[in-house]
Amino acid sequence: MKVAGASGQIGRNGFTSSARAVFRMLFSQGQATRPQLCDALSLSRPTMSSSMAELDRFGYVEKIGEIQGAVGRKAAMYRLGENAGHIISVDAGSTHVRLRVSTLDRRLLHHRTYRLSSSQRYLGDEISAAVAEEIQAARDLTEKTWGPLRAIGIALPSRVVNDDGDARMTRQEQIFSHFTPPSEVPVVLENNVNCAAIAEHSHGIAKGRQDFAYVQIGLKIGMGIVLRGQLLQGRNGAAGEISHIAFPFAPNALPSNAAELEYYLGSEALMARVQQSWPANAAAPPQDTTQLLTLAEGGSEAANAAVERHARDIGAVVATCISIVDPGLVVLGGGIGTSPLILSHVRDTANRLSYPTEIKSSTLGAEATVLGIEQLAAEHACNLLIGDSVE
Amino acid sequence: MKVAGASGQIGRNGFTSSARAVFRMLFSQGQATRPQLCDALSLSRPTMSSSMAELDRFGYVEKIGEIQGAVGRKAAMYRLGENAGHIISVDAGSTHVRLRVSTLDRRLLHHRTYRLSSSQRYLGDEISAAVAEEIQAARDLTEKTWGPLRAIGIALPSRVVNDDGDARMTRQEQIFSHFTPPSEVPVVLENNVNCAAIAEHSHGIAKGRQDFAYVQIGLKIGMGIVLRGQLLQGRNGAAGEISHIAFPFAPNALPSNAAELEYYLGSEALMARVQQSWPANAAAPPQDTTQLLTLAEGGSEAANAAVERHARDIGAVVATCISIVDPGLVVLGGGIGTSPLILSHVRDTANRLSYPTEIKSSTLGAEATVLGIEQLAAEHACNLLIGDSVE
DNA sequence: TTTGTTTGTTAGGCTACGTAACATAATCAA
DNA sequence: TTGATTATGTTACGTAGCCTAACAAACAAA
Repeated sequence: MKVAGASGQIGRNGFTSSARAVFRMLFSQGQATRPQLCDALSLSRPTMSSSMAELDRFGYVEKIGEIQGAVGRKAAMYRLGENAGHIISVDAGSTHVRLRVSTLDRRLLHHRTYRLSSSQRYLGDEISAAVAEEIQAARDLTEKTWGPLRAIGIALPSRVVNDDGDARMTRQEQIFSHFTPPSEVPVVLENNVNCAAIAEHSHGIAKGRQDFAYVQIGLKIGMGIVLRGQLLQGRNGAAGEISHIAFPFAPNALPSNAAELEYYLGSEALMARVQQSWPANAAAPPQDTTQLLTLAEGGSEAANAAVERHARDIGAVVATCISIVDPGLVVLGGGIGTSPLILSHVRDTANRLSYPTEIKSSTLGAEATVLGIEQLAAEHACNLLIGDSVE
Repeated sequence: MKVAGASGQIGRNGFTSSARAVFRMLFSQGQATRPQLCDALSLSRPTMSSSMAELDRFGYVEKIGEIQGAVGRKAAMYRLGENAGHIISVDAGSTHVRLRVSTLDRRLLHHRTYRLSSSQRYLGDEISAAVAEEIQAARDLTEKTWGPLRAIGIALPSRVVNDDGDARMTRQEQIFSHFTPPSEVPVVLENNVNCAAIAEHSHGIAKGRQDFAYVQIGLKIGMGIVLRGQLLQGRNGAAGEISHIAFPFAPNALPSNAAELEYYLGSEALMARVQQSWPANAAAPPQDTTQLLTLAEGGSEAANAAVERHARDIGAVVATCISIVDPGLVVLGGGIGTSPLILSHVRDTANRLSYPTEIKSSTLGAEATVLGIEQLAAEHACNLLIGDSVE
């Protein structure tokens, strides 16, 4: 994750630590009653009173109702208030630009999907221009109940490097070719596959898991790794960039272009191989992966063989990952990764080659990436606002 | 890391948080004056006074002298006191059992190396018996200035699994076949390669680095990964168990026995290959890796070819690791890993295949593993004693 | 209406820090 | 030697941020 633009001071901003804890709880839980917060944070009711008063003075919390228990007085329900503000999250994808405006506690205020005129293999001018336009449009219709804009998050189809890493050979700066972020708002950048992994952690099938790996199998194959609840970035932002996996028994089989593996296991190369080796006496070959999977489910032997072969290759990559980080859970995502056929073959291969590991399919769909960058941008905004980050 | 035996309560043991901070500082720094501690921990002098008094009441600190600055009154120098106690650390290796007795701040009190009668490929009875004997001997000569025994740490040539992982197929329990730990002392277990990695972090060439990978090339090849300053364990204690790395381009080349890779890149298999392919017209083939390296340095073409081939294989493994975790630094250890010849070839291969990464040789030598388990056992003891662990 | 229960506030105390001021112990310049 | 200066450590005291105890308020059930 890289943060550009306004940085602001992190840390104890005059709030008591209990007030910060309450804010953080509402940030992560969305809403809660005072007694719930007291229990969860082990705070006394008087302390809760003063914490709420503190946060309320800044408009950082608001009461949204009351809840009646079995007996006794009603409990007041709270959530983050207007002045906690909002964030804009953008998935700058290869075919779509998806945008969400949401509160820090991820309540959706506005959303929009813009389809690019053509599929972009790399981050370039068209994506940057579309992002600039969509963000401007969203900012123009800002309603005053949204409060201040706290952060802009953008998920990029590119490696994203921290300031101390090696930023050469990255296209991350391309996003700013047509998009100039407002100077007072921090911009959070992260790779799109990493964002999808984060979404699996916060909203998806990996919820509550400390460690897991996410493998996205789409146009390219990519991996996002979450360890101890945090995204693994890598020194060069290259953690999970599995293009360079190598096998010492077969050094001569190394692809000449080191990045080739990403595409070899992607949908285009797969379909090219399928079409080339499609039996002449069979029906017309499938045109895309959806058709391939339909044929396979329908019982086509050729399709099943192709799917199985592909799944085994992916299983070998997954086994390699397990061998190195042993995450305990691997989530498969992307167009092909969510297919049950693929899942079972990957599972078989990986568990045969490696240590016992749960392997599951993602259930989040196309929104995963935006949800992930939204989570990261919200966390960043929260840290700037009240500090005391979990780290 | 697995902890067996007495567990004790972690957490705030009646000490103020500043007292705990002071203890932790002396734990990590070894010794410091009051003003140094005040500066480092941002505490006032009165608070330092009361913290020291608190710790002194339990004998957890002791004054060891005074230091005179340019002008002004002398500053009192402190370190951990007798009652902080001591730990016993054991490297239960395949050829030696190395034992260190040290204070929590790693001052060496006693040490001993016992050579096993034969090289043990697996953790078994002989190692367990030797460990039992050495630990008993060390405990027998305990001097009363050592204070109480706080922990026993043992580095094992085996996978080590947490309680929630899958403990089948591990030999870790073998260590207890002839060794019964005293019931009141916690026993810390960790894999020996992971221990060596820890040692690189606390004493060696990776000091001060948050992220790095350590690759040990000896009888077997093994990897230990440190991320955000902490050892990566893996769900099954299998992080860095690179036996199952696979390459999707060559699925048929997968070894039938999945653990084979560890030995393929180890010294025995290497020497077998070298001897088999040694040119008939050349001088006698080398008998071990030391001879091989000497020949290579002396200019032998056959030796150089073998070394280079081996280093390239290792470089491919290193590149795979970099592709997945992108650690920014890889440290090579073990008998072969510290050779400059190997280093340069591994460096070339890895950096050609993967992202820019520093690759260095370990400088710690045979003591690395004991030093690592000592570090882990000391940290565990420190956590039990005063809590507030960094996590 | 009464009774018991839960929620929120008020009053008051305690603890772990801080600052201010002083006591102590050293160097340095005259 | 004798102050002047400076750094260290202690004493006195204030304060923030939590707590418990007690009470007031708001509810359901008897």
